Amino acid sequence: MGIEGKPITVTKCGTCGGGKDDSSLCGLARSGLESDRLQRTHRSYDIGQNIYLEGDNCEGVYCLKAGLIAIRKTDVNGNSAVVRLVQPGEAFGHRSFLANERHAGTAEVLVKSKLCFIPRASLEHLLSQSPDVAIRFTRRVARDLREIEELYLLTTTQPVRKRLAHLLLSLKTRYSSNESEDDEVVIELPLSRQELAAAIGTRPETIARTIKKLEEDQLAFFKGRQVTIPSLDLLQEDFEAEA
Amino acid sequence: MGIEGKPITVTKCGTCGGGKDDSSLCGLARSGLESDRLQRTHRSYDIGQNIYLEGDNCEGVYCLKAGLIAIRKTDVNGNSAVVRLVQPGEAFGHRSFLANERHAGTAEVLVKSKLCFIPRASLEHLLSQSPDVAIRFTRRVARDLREIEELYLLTTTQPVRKRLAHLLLSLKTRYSSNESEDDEVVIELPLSRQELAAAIGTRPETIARTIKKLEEDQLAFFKGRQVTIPSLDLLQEDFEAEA
DNA sequence: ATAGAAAATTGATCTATGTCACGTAAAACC
DNA sequence: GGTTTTACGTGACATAGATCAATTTTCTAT
Repeated sequence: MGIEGKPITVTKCGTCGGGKDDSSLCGLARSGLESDRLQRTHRSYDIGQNIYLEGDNCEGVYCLKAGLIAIRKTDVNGNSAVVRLVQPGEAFGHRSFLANERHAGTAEVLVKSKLCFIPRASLEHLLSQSPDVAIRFTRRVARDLREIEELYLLTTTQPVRKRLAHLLLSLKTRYSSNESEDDEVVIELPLSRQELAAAIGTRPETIARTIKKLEEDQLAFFKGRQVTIPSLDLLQEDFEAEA
Repeated sequence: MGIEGKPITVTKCGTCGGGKDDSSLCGLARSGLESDRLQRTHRSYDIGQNIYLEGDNCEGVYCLKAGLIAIRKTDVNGNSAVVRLVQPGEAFGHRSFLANERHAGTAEVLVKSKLCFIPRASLEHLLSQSPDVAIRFTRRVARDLREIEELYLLTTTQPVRKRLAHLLLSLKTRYSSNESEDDEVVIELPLSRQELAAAIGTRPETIARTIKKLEEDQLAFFKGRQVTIPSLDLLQEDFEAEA
């Protein structure tokens, strides 16, 4: 499955980059006074490492600074599904922390990542002190819940083509480079074809074929990990199309 | 879709039946002193009514006393999926309340139901007063999140037959009547075939055929809504079987 | 640079499930 | 109680996607 990850650098976290919205752990925890008391360590992980495994005790909560993480769930027969992609600025591991349960999925590093880690004791302390931070955490999970309900609906009702289009559109924001005068966009995919397949609940072969169809329809062109989308509008339109 | 539901009886809630675990709202809110301050009203709803609709403002949180509720999400094209079945003792509507969002799904009454309702202001007050109740609510959503992740995995990786077996096994606890000396069980299904189909993300025709296969394999026998399972172990085994 | 391993693509099937159509049974309604 | 819906079952068929096997391409590591 992969190698158990280990921290490469351990330094004190000065200011955490991200915005102040509740997707970011730092946004969640930021609250003037408290943020000093919070123990935080920065860590780096390489591709293929696992930050934690399904079934592990939850030692704390993570916030992704850079890179890309997949949360994957596996059943007894070895079937698995990527339940969530964690993009920079987002927290992960907080579900288990809040539920007071073991981790329900494995956190896999898809792209060399930097993250900060807050040990559970420290965060527990913070939450007990500042109710408003606790409320923000609660909101975070409640929104996570809505998001996966949406993913569930998408996956059970839409064909692979639409799900792939949807994924591309969701990666666009963070991974698109040059957006020229028309709405052409070039995305540098942070995922392999295998990971693409896992992320939308299908097989690599099907991804290859679906890519070919998208190219035939001039909606997107794939060269390795570089995806050129001639018109975001057209792709969006295709995604939204009836039936 | 159905008729907007309206309360039939409105009385003060004395003691709420359920256990004290966190699945029950009353379990969640129960905390000696506070439970008196809590405004609660009992209501009854008939089959086909909707307790709230997707997009409605969240006016409060519900706890199901008796009956069965389905939470259904619908997309712009009218595709829908039942995201959760709410069984007696469980809370619903709390996600929207905690996220401070509009309802993300419609609550449909599948079986004549009794429930109690706590208006949001009253619950907000309670939560601000007693942090431990707030923590229990947070745990509740965090667990809901794990549960739907599990459903997502099940649905994306397992065929209809297994998903149906799984649903039967999960209904067993509450709806089985006589369990004889061997482990034969008779379940009185609280769902129609259509609802069965929606609950596991398939079509009524497929349900009919899957039922026939289960009967051929002597795993379960369906007469209307009455399901006879000769051996729970065999059904469980079939559900867990490789590939 | 070269060899070996892993990933991606492609073609050829196979199959589960969706769709459509029709008949029957059950339930709702007057 | 009879009529009109609505649900259910079943057959025939269509198809998206899985699976299997064979190449080819791309990475990795020496």
